[in-house]
Amino acid sequence: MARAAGTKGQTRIQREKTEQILNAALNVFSTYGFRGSTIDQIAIEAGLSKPNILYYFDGKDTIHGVLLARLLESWLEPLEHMQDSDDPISEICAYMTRKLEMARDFPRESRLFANEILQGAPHIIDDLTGPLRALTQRKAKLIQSWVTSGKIAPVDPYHLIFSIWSTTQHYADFDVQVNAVLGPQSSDRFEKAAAHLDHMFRATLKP
Amino acid sequence: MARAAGTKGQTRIQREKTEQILNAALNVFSTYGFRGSTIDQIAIEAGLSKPNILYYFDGKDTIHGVLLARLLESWLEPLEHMQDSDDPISEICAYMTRKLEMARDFPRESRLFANEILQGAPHIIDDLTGPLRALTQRKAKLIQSWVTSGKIAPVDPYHLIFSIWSTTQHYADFDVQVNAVLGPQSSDRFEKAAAHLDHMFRATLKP
DNA sequence: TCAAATCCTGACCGTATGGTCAAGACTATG
DNA sequence: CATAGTCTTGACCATACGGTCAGGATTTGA
Repeated sequence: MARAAGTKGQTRIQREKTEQILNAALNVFSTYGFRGSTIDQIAIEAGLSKPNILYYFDGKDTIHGVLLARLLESWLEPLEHMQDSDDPISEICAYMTRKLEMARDFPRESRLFANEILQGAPHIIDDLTGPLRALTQRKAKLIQSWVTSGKIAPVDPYHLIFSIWSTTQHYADFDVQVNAVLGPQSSDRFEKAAAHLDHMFRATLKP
Repeated sequence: MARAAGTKGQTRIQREKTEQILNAALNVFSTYGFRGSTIDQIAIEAGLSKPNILYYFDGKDTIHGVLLARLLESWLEPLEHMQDSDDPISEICAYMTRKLEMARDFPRESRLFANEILQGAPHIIDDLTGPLRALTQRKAKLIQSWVTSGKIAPVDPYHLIFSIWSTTQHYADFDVQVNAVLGPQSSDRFEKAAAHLDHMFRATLKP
């Protein structure tokens, strides 16, 4: 009977342990995907026993579900912040930069999402066809209005958004490949990526 | 004792069955990753019994290894074809187009690769730091020479290549998300993607 | 046609995995 | 410091998994 199933843990220990477990689970799930991860792995990573994990969460699915729910919240937020502006190019680049910062600061979350999508998004397909699709549609219309008014070059709004998602998340999801190609000592890769992507999207959008 | 461990199956049945198994394994591994996949799944997908699978391949690792080896070959090839030219922008865009076509025609291979990288590339890390890194370095120098001679805008060659990889593979790896956002009836998404990416990289590279 | 080579499978083995439970250990509070 | 409530775990269970093997079925080639 999981105590911490509710929205907020009550006791100090509950708050600490649930966070500890979720942190360990994020490490494991983001690396191996849902089916490739085991509760034992999470337990070892968290420094707790397996039954103790199951004392706080109903099961493997529940832990994964909580992580995905948290993720989706923070996932939509940056795009929601993109609004109408006199300088739409900077507005779009600011969104891109925000996404790149998230890839840098929350790579595990990005990989958790990537794993879920790769595996067919079985747990979040409704969020994709629902909220994500609706939000993307709204922002695509905003971008289209900038195109129509001649403020930016004529681009397909959806595929522009896809380009932003893919180029930024690449630095989290394909981190191993990026490091292998650049060499391990290139600690300035995010600065260089930011400069490159800023140039790229400004050139793409210049009317 | 796997009969088909050698480079070429001998008998007709060996050729047919190994191909059948590899095809089924590609479906499974590309969806669930190595650890999330089971031999039983592959057997069901191939319409064979589990012992029969293990008659042709030494084990789960071997099947996965063969698929990755095949993949890596075809993975490097397009980049190798990018050569010096009077019109480097078209040369780069041709490479990007080729990658996009591969995402369209071989999405399972792209997802197999993505899964492997996401999980830390345990089986192919040597190929990444070896052949892939060497090839990328060579092509980065080529791109740099185009920058130096003023034939293209000053871009970071490595991050340009990352942009090409990420934007094109996105349509295979994140296929579920793309479909969720665009709606299922958008069968022209690859044409629109090709047009968008062509515009984007030409604008990025214009001196 | 018929024997040798190849192919196939039911039954099985040891281990890993998700999950349970009763009983003991710890913690907060009167 | 007592005790009710909270927390923790060793032992256990059923199933799933990777892999083996003896022996039977099928194909091949002379």
